[in-house]
Amino acid sequence: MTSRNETPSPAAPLPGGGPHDLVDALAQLSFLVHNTLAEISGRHDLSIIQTRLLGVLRDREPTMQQLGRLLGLDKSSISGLVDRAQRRGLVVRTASATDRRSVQVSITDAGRHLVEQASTQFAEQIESAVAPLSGAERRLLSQLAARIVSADAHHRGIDLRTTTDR
Amino acid sequence: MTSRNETPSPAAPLPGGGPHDLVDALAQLSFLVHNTLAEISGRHDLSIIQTRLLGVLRDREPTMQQLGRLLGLDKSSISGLVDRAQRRGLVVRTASATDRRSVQVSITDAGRHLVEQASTQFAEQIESAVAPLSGAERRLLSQLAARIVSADAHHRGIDLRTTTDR
DNA sequence: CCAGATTGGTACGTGCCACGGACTAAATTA
DNA sequence: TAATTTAGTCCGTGGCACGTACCAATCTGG
Repeated sequence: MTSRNETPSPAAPLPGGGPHDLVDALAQLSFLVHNTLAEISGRHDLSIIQTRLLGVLRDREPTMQQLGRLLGLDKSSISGLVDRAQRRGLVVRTASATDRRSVQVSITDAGRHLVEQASTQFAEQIESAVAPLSGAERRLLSQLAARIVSADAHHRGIDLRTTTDR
Repeated sequence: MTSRNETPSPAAPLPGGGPHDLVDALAQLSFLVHNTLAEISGRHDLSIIQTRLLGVLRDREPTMQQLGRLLGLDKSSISGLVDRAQRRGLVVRTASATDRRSVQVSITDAGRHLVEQASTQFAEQIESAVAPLSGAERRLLSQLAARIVSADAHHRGIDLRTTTDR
């Protein structure tokens, strides 16, 4: 299925050695992680978005709309995404019991198997990429990353509530 | 130009609170950075790959083939990519002086202007995302990220030389 | 020097992904 | 009950990525 992206070079967005070291390093690290995910997904003939779809469905049975919010996609994009996954037997659509307009999307055993393999391999690969760091450094990195992510989520939450009515 | 991706939720690939904290945190951080780049690119009607293309061309005038290596894409993908950028006046193709088969791709003033704006905004946004960390923590993070990236690059280099003949 | 291989690019067809708009059906509300 | 809102699909458009086929230029070995 046109697996794409194998090992793109980082292609430094900002070669300047100035105070942008951090931005550069984060950009490149982010590419590394992203490419790893793409590569692992490709091994299983999945795109990143398909992998994310299955990942989301591991512990949820959302409607199309909820799926759209979870993945940050338009509902019309979700339709096709689920179509393709369903065609491959990775997910199924079930009619909602409460709302006859709605559809509940759930993962099949095949899909679960796939995503479990993929996420295991992903974890392995990231862990090996991170192996050059000491245990203490890894813990530190984990913490720093988590703080950035959670601060960002906070921000967005506040922004959404104050700038829009949803 | 169908700007896509605005604020996808992270959609944690591995919700398990076990020893995968690091993998999770890195995955989410990577999504954050990636989405930031997508958002900034979208503001200028660029895709991530277009932005990377322009970024690469800021200090290079590669042939199509070199471009392919730099971006990790097939030459046939580069053709279309450069086509679209050229159509918008962001890059130009020039015949190579030395090899009449080759084409040299270079950025135009318009393209340079665009990518400079985008990369400035990207840096600003990343810096603001990272603001909750102290100066020392930011330096540390930068170092850790850089080490991972460079170790990975090393690996790839060695692997390529030992597993394939190029 | 020239025939055959190699290299650099393009063109075309396929498929995924993403969007917006138009549409249907069901649910909610007024 | 009529009007509106909500859930999902379908269609058209366009970017992105691939593989294949192809052409032109270059390089190689006789």
